[in-house]
Amino acid sequence: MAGAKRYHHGDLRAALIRASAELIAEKGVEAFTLRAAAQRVGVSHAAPYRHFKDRDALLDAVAAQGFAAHVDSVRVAVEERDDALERLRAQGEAYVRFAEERPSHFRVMFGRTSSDPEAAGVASFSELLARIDECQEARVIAAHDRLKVAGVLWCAVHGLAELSVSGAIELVAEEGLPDFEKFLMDVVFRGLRPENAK
Amino acid sequence: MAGAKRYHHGDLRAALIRASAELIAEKGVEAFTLRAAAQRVGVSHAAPYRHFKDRDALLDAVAAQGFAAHVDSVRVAVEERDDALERLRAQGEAYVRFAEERPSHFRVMFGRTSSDPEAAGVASFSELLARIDECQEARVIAAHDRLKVAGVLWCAVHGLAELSVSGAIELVAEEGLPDFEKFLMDVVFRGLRPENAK
DNA sequence: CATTCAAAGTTGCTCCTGTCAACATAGTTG
DNA sequence: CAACTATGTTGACAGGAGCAACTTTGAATG
Repeated sequence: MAGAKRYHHGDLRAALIRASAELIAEKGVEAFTLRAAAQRVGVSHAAPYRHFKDRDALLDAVAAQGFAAHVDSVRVAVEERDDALERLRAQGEAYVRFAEERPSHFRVMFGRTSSDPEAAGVASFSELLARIDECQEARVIAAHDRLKVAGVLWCAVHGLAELSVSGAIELVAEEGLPDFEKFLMDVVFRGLRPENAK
Repeated sequence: MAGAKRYHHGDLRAALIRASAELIAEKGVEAFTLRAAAQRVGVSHAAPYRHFKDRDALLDAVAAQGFAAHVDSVRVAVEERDDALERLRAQGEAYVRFAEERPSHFRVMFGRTSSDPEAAGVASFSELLARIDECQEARVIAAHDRLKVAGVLWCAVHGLAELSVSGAIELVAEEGLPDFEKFLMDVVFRGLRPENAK
């Protein structure tokens, strides 16, 4: 098991990532500090350097772990559905839900330059492409370039997630986020329907 | 004039905001430091405290100034057009362009919890509502709740801006961002057209 | 099994930053 | 011109990143 305590110490690397994620979830990214993470795990302030080049590297790891969790939750949501369009919608909903439930984590994932957002985001992106292929085969989405279609959906969903995290969405979603989210999806899919293709 | 040097010193408050924005544009938000801003303006490290409660307050001011510039550029873009739909599109393009041209500034505006994104973003949002009203009057957008329509457009455009800033958009916009942006807008507007209204 | 090694931690700096308090200056006002 | 207040300056302190030297401890090797 990776989680079991080894030697004198534990599985520091994983423990630090978890502790950092907790700290960030509790008090926000700005409050996160290498020393606080170390203390929470019960090691000295310099211990993290044995596992991470610097503070930023730890944050990158937290982001990576976030992407993994993200992909997982998206995958689960999709597996519960059958209909191609439903699956695609479910994926979008899961994306937004993740951001809502763990805003700070979401920020770490997308809000920094240092990390390579691609390496991590790619998994979730190819998942999206798969959904789109399903929909195009089922003729519920017009035969546009799949990459572009993916981009449109990503923009819509990511924009919603981002605005939701920043609180700005409240200006718009008076009747609740789920309601607005449905409207957003409806509009986009309407714009992507074969019958409406230009 | 606000820019003129007063007394022994200058218009510190404004100078600090400008200097900070420059620093951020040059080296990123993480590199920004109160002391560096003070030094760039030529005052002592504690001088900023006469004008800002703390580091975060300065960043808030930078964000606010960003929102102002943002609204300006959007307004200019709109004034150059006549057609209602064109105006709305131009507004979206200006939004994205701002993010591309000043990514770090954009991050400061939307990437922090501390500030009140509403107070500042509201101006740009009401501008958006005005555009939508024009389009609905011209019957080029269906008669949905204007707030929701605004939300949809905001999500799409903001999502694009955000993904563009984080570099993730490159996965999608192989033929260039303008090309993709056009596609995105096309899809959304198609979904909002009266003829396609459900 | 004793010896050696290297990985993983610990302590103790140094430097940089944010922030505060005490002091200094210069326009302002009576 | 004297007292006042807004605006700056200096100096100090605390907290955090990062580095170096020292220490443990599980493993590997003979």
